[in-house]
Amino acid sequence: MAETTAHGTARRGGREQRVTKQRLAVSAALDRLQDFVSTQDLHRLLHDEGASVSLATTYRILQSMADEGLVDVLRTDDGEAVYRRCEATGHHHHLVCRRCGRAVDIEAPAVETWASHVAREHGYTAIEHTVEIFGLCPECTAIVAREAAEA
Amino acid sequence: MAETTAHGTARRGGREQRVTKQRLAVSAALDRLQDFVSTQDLHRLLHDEGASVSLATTYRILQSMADEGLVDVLRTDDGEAVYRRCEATGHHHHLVCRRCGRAVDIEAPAVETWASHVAREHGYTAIEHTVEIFGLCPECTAIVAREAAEA
DNA sequence: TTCACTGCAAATGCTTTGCAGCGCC
DNA sequence: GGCGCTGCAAAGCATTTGCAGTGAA
Repeated sequence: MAETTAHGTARRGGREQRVTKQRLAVSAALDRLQDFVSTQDLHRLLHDEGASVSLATTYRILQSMADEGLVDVLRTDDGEAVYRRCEATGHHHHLVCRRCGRAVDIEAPAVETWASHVAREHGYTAIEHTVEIFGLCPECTAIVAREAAEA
Repeated sequence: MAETTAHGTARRGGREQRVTKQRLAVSAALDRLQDFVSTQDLHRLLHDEGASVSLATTYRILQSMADEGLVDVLRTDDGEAVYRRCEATGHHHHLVCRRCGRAVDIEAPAVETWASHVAREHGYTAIEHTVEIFGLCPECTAIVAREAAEA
């Protein structure tokens, strides 16, 4: 569906993609973060550091980057979309901290084959799957433990 | 968090749960369906067959049933919550038709151990995970194929 | 100059909530 | 009878969109 050129500049169906300061700001922020962030959070972040990107534009840019496969999208428990630029380029999964959003890329070939095997077994076609692991990262584990001790 | 009695009647933290005709209607509808449905869809369904359950109540009942573990909850790609009564009672996953919502319960002990192993390896704690497989069920595969042929 | 990109604000659509009346236990 | 449950309508929120101005190529 979406193609990406060697330099990260992307195009969709031949339509050009202009390099604006808003797009650069969003891209830079994503590079700097190693966490999954919601559009609202990212917009607040950009706004706080003085970048002029409107909320609507943040939504548009993030959505377009997701379409182009430049960022990974996830849904939090309450249905909010969160985005993250990943090292891994192809299909992969994540181990995500549910407190701070920090994530680790996970490859799991065995799970892939298992999924397609199970699906085919039941006659399902056009298979896709989602596998995400949520937990508390080491740091957040410590913080939560400390808070529990104080209480 | 939530406990369930032997007869499906449930209680939370000692607070009682009354058996109303709305709750029975929702429960019956879920039993009849073998598919994941959104609150909006379920409400439309109930309304069309004459049951008098308001949308707000449908939301409240479904949410409470999810809290009690009486139904499984999933999020569609666009963040909408969908519910389903499952045969399997404990932790399990699903093979879901993305067109009609029909689902098959999946058990995958190997995936469970893999997930907790990976998480621990990275120092993550309080682990949970989601594994869902989406595709087209046999019937929908046929329908889609026919539509493609006609076009 | 052109046309994609932006900002702003209004509009969506799902979900939640306040409140008064109803009905299960 | 008491109190949880309902319905209705009014919020709440994340996300989308129409439109006119702006700026990248």
